[in-house]
Amino acid sequence: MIDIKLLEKKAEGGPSYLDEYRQSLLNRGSSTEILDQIVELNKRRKELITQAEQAKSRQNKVSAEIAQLKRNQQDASSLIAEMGQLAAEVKNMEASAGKADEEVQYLLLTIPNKPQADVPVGKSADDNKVEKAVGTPTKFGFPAKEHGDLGEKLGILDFERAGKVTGARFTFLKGAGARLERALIQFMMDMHSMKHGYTEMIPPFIVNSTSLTGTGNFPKFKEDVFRLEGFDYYLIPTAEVPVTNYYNNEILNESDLPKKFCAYSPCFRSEAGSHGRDTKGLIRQHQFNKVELMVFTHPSQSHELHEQLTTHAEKILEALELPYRRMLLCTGDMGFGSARTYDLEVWLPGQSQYREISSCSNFEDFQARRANIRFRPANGKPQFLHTLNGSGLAVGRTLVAILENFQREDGSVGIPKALQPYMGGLTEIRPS
RNA sequence: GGAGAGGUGGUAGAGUGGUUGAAUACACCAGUCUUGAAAACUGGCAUGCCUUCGCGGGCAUCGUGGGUUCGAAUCCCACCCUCUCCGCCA
Repeated sequence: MIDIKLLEKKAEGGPSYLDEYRQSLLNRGSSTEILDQIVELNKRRKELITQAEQAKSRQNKVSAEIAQLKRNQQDASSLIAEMGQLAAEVKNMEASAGKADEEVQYLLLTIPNKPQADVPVGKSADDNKVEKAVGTPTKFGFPAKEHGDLGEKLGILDFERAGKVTGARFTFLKGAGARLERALIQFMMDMHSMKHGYTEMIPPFIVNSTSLTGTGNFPKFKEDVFRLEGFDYYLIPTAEVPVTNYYNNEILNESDLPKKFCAYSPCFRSEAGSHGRDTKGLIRQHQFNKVELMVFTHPSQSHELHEQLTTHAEKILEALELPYRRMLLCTGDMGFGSARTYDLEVWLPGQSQYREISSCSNFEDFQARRANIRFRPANGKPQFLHTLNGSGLAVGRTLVAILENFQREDGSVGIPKALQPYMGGLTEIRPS
């Protein structure tokens, strides 16, 4: 959520915030009418509030007089009669002021964050900027297979039966496949908690709608999450939701910042609107495991810590010897709440392309304002902190990357050295 | 699921219809004292919104949402959460 007060500030010299924000909406490829709508509605909201408050002020004043009269055992019946009328009026005025307030609030919740100034302007993923590439794309002297084929032949992935048991976009991991997934989770959590200074967390996998509004998933992207019938409960699309809301409505001590968490959770996504995309294999499932990095930071440190967090995710890829590149997303490809996002893309020889395996974003105060998470500066009013998060990494896609990058001509798959201790010393997966 | 207790400021904890935004303590900040610190003493110390160039003024907030009343932290209703006992359960 953006600060509505900034929209009203007059420009001094440079472009006003309103103009800047209008431009940033255009850069994202969204329409800007909503801004004028908000400004207009807000004007009305203020008028109504002023009106209602004046009436209430009078009401309070007279009530005090009545109290005084009663204390002196004098007659107050005429004042009380008058107030009966005013009370009804106040109720109406409050109702319309409240409604206007809700309208403004709702509109504010539906507009995206403003990208940082140096984020490249662009329309689609094609306009993202390659920041760096690490490792060289794996090449084989034989035709590379896709992970789905490899996994089924090895007997470690079973899409077929998952379709029977649940439906499309689900999988059974089996034998060494299940073990590999488990090893990856353990490996990632260990690295982040022991080497990178994050406190580990296993959050609730179900959250309420307030939490989803706090992170920015609601109200705009309701259709992307699974709802539990009969409850205001939702399966989390990412651990970002419960972990960000861990501190909602709280004021943290400035000296306690930054707070760094790494969280394991399964993630559930309805994938509404992606019918026909990545229908084969593990790339786009309704359920997948992820280790998430999450930082609550002082605004002055958020940029630096965002770089650092991204590096922490990269360390996992490097330890697993997986070739990847870091992309700075352009305005048109960024997520709704983000001010700056790096995607890490891992090389998949089976598909001969890089695929997203991590997304690291700086939300600045966008989520903090929605979720009301503040810190108290040494000598001052509480202010919104900044939130950062990134995948460290998407576990399912990491498994994909290992299968494809460590495959051999005979269909067996090697295990990266760093992971072997987590696999009980297993060095390769062969058909069982 | 049944019975009971409770949710008040950063924390603990008073307050059962009328100057209660809320006693008190702790924490925190500033000052005095001190070589410095501690202690002691003095003062300050909620958040959001509306209004004002500013000083300031106003409104709201005692789990959430409704209701009663001229007036609600206080009374009524619903919901949420926490705790205790019983039942059930990994």
